Amino acid sequence: MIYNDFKKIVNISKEEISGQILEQNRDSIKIKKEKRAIENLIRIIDATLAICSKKSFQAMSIRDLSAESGMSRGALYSYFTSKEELLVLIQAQGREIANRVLCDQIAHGNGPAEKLRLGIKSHIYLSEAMQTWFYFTYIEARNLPKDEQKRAIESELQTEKIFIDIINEGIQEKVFRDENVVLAASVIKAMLQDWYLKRWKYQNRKVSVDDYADFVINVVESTLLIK
Amino acid sequence: MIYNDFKKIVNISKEEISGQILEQNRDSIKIKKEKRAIENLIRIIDATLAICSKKSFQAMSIRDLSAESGMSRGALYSYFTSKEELLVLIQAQGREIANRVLCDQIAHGNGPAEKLRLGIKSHIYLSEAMQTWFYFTYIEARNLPKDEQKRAIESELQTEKIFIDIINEGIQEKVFRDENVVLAASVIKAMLQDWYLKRWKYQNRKVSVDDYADFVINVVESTLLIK
DNA sequence: GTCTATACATAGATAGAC
DNA sequence: GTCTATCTATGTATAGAC
Repeated sequence: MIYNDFKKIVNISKEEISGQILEQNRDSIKIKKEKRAIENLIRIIDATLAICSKKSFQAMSIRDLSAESGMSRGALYSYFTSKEELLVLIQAQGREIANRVLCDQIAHGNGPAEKLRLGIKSHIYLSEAMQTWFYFTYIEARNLPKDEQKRAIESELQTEKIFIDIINEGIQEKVFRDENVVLAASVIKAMLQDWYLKRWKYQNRKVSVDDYADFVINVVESTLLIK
Repeated sequence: MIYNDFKKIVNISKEEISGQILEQNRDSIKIKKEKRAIENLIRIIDATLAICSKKSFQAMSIRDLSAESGMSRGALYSYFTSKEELLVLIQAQGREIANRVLCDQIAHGNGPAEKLRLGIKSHIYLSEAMQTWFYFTYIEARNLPKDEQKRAIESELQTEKIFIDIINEGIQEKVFRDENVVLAASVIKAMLQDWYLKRWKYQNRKVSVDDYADFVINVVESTLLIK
């Protein structure tokens, strides 16, 4: 698997996202023409993510968003009923696409050792292709309303569950050491998240996606793999 | 080293903090009587950290802070000249104490292998004893003014440098494998941060400080240590 | 030193013209 | 569908009494 191939998959999926958003929010989105609606949703989301890579969602005003997206404040409110709804909408959709792509990728793996490598690599590739999205989802999760916060946590735990299952499989097949599975999955997740949370650091140091992924795989295999 | 001993060290330092804040902000803090000033600074900081464990600093209004601290809005402005200054003040002081305690602890270690274990354990203990502080410093760093943001990044890199130096020492003494040192330090930092960023998770799962620290040490030693 | 009252700015959201 | 103009709420910060 090469990063560029991966990027294409994500871009295709990215086009679907706005379609899904539209479907799932037919009640609050007032625009009738589908094509126009999707185009503008993409503009709005891109603008939001661009602004929020520099300041927080709270700090972004609707006026900011209007300037960045090139749409008027009035027009924006045809696509969501409140600023909070915009936050929820972006987050929910981001989680969905991420989860889908990740599951698809891992299904290709043969045996726990390969699945584990594939899971790590896919996640890092995915968060690279969707960096602003991942960063936004992580950092703004706490500003969600309570019920959506719950969904965000479930999603986080579900991703972790993918790794828990792979590791358990490996232990049963005697290819992995019998370590604390839950903690192992947790620290894997921590290392995966660092890639998109500390982008500035890795970029400055010219660490490539593959450098990082290979290193994480090395750490995880040193801990788990029976030689 | 036991966690409870560690907590005492931190608590002592915590008393110093407000004294330092007072000294370093003599121009903007209008209260003359030292004792009163320190007492109220502690009230203000505690209230801020308590509120900001639930919502963002931006989302916290001065009215919120007034209610939580039991001081009037007018009185609060005798301790800082703007809300942003309060943010800077808390962050700067948090960084300083954390850095000092960590350096003190590591100095006690003999040889790179022990230093590495000590560094990991101290950091996790420290972030446990000062959890709200660490969380706040991490999550609100992006809302700092540009120049303070730079200081926060420097501080982050300095902590990492501690681990880089230890690992380099270990490689030279042939007790550690010759891995990519910078990446090794980065993922160690990532695992350390997870402890205070995902507190809810570890608490729910009843993972203790020592469980976590021991596991991280296990992962790191599996990767680095030559048997 | 601390309070109450208030000025002033900015933000979210909507109404109605085009 | 999109724009401009505007209403209203909320928030920061200060002035002046106690």
